[in-house]
Amino acid sequence: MPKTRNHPRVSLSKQQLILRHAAQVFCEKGYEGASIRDISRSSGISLAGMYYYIKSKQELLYLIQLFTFKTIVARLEKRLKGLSDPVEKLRALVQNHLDYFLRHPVEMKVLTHEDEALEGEYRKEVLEIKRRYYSIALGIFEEMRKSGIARRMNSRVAVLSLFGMMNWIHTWHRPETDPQADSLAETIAGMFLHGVMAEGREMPELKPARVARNGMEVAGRAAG
Amino acid sequence: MPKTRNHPRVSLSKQQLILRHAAQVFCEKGYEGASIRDISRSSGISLAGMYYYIKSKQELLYLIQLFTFKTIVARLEKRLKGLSDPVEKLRALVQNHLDYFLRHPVEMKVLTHEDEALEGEYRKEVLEIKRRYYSIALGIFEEMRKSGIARRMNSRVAVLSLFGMMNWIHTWHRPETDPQADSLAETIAGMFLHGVMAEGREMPELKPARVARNGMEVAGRAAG
DNA sequence: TGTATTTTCGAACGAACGTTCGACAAGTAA
DNA sequence: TTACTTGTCGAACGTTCGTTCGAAAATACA
Repeated sequence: MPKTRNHPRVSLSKQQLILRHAAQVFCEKGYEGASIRDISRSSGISLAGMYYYIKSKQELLYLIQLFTFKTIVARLEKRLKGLSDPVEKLRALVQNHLDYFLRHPVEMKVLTHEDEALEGEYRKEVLEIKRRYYSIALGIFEEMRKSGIARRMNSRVAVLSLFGMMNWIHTWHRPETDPQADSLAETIAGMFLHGVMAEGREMPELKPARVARNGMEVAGRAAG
Repeated sequence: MPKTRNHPRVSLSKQQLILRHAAQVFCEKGYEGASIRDISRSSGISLAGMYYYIKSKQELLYLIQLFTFKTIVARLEKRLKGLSDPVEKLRALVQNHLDYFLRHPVEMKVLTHEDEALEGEYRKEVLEIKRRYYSIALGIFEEMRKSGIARRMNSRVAVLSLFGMMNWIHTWHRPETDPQADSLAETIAGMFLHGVMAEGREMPELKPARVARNGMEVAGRAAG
């Protein structure tokens, strides 16, 4: 005898609901500044009830960071599959990062801002994915170096500066007035590519086959 | 009857000593994660004794951030006085920022990482200096735009990306293996300048008059 | 010397913290 | 019905938090 819809709209598991609210609260007050009581109040689940779905406060942060990182890396690897030109790969990385960044600003801030809050095994696991992500970027840059597109410079500094440009965005970006992901990705990828380009070299524009997908803002005009 | 040296080495005020230890503890555990007891233990002053020198935990953070910001802005303004070329000004800004950054990594991490921890009047005052700092950088970039050195692009995004590159350093820089301030400043200033440079334009090298002060690392070699 | 001022701190305050426990309601299967 | 599982939560545990208070100790000045 199935009752007709006892639960109005519980399409996603309660744990995911908790994770969403936890990310919001961590984003606003920081991991240490946030209390389980805050998250309990925000998600509408009693304080004790929280512990039916999560093991500890640390695990909350861990799950948020793990899921966010895994998603962004998985999407990147998918995007990179079809590409061979390192410049296109780098553009894809920036586009992917900023696209996710601006679509999930809360989770991304928790990921970048609370990267020292985890301890022990939790920390190690997240660090492992982070390293994988970094080494993908470093690999792309090394390709650019080998093919002579990028000039000779400290690859580590170059790549981490790129991450700096991207991850710093959460400190200043206002969605109402600042450029959106596509435009932002082009500006930053453009800055980086021109920035590391070997002297006397022309930066190749986007391949004709893919040229349709971007537009607006930011002059590409070749000043004379 | 002066006792011969009752205090072995107390050349700096106790409040400054507290501030130094506070910065260290805030750096390691974050503002919310750090307790006054931690700072008390670290500085060797009793818990209650702390409150003879400081009004509250918030004031501790405020004084650290205020002093750090004021120092870095004051030094920058001094450096900029003798310069007129915007490219040189920008190099000076990066050099100044990274020089202070790597000489005072603890304070700079507290400055950049705990920028949302302050509240009320404290927050407003620090924000004001931060805005002044940003507007100096933006002004320099606008000069570069007007003189045709930088290409047409979103100035805000460009300048904040530069700050991103610089402020992100605290998340990855290891003094033992990574480049020091001078070299790092050149790499990053170079990346930024090439990154925003108008197409078809040669980036001017450092003026001959000032050329002696920098060296090593990073190819300036004008390929061609 | 004695008196006033500055500096130090043990002890405690109330509040908030992360986490646990046991009770209890609701749903399922016999 | 009974027995068992799943979900929920009020109440409390012990600990730590920022801050205060009053009394000592140290110093300075007469």
